[in-house]
Amino acid sequence: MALFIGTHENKIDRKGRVSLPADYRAELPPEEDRTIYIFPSLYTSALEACDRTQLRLHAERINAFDQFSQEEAYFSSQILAEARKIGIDGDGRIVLPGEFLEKAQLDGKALFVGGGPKFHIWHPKAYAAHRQETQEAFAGRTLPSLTRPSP
Amino acid sequence: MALFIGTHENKIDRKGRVSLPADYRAELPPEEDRTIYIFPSLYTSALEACDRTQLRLHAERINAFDQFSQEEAYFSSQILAEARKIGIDGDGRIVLPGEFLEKAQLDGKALFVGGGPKFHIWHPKAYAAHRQETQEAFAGRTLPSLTRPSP
DNA sequence: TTTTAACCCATGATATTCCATGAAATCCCA
DNA sequence: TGGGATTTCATGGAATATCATGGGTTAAAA
Repeated sequence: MALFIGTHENKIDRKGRVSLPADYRAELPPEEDRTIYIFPSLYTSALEACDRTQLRLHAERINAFDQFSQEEAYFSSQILAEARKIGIDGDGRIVLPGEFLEKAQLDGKALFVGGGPKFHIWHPKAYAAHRQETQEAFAGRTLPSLTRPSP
Repeated sequence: MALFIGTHENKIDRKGRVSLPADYRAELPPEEDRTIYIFPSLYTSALEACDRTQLRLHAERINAFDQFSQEEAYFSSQILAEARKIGIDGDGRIVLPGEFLEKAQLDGKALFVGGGPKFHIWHPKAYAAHRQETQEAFAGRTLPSLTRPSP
C-alpha cells in the first residue's frame, strides 16, 4: 500500500505545472506510476489525491450503501463524479485543472500533505489554519489501538 | 517485529548527520534496511522513529476512523503529515532535517532510546528529566497482561 | 487558431554516496 | 588466559547524483 507522508511546498509555474514530490512518486505502484486521481475534499478547501487502488476503495465504500439510496447518490456525486485522472510528466510534474485551482484557491504555491494512502493539496496558509483548528479540538487525544478497541 | 532496546548517545555533525546505533540497524527488516520513518512525538519534545511496517500500522489505526472525519484529520496532520522517510547512508548514518533538530532541541548530541517496535531520539538532558517524571508518576504500577483484558 | 498536454533538455541547490581515519570491540591462536 | 590481529563502528570531508524548476518544442484537442 502506498504511504504518502510528510509535507512539501512546491511552486506552480506559469504553465500550471507542479512537481509531485519525489517521495510520493516513489510510492506509486509500478504499473500505474504515471497517474494519480484527484477530487475536491468534501469538508475542506483542499484537494484529495490517491492512486487507483485507493479510488477503487472509495467506490467500494460508496457501493456499500443501499443501491439508489440518498447516501450513495451524495458520495457518488461528491467523489466519483468530481474525480479526475491526472497524468505525471517525464519530470514528475502534474498540471492541475483550473477548476481545482479555484476550489483550493491555489495561486503560486501548492502544499502537498501526506495522509497515508492518500494525500492532500492545500494552499499553504489554509493548511496552517486547518492544522491549528484540529489541534485545538483534539489536544490530548490518544490514538486507539487496533487490537484492543477502546470501551 | 523489530525490537529496539537500549540507549545510545551519538554525535550530530555539522551537516546534521548522526550514526544510527548498529544495534538498531540490525533490527531493521532486510527488505527495508536502509530506511526509517521519523515524526515528532505528540506529547514530548522527542522524535519518534520506526520501520515501515510500524508506520503502516499507524496509518491503519488512523484509517480506522471514518473517512473525512475530524479525528482522522487530526491524527493524520499530527503524525502522517509530520512524518519523514529518512534514508540510511552506506555508513549507517541518517540526516535529521532542521525542523526535527529544532523540534527536539538537539544541538550536538542525539540520545537514541529503544522502545520495542519504535525508538525515540531525545536531547540527552530532556530524556533524563522525562524519565524522572514518569518514574515519579507511575512508580509501583503493574503491567497488564494481553490475554486477560483489564476490567 | 488557441489551448492543452506531453516531451526534451538545462541548471542550481540540495541530498546522497563514496572514501578515509581512529577508536573500540571482537576474534583468534598460542 | 593473554595479547596481538582483525573487524566493526562512529565520525569527518569530498565527490556524485537527485530533485525542483524554468524554458523550448512538438502533438493532440477544443
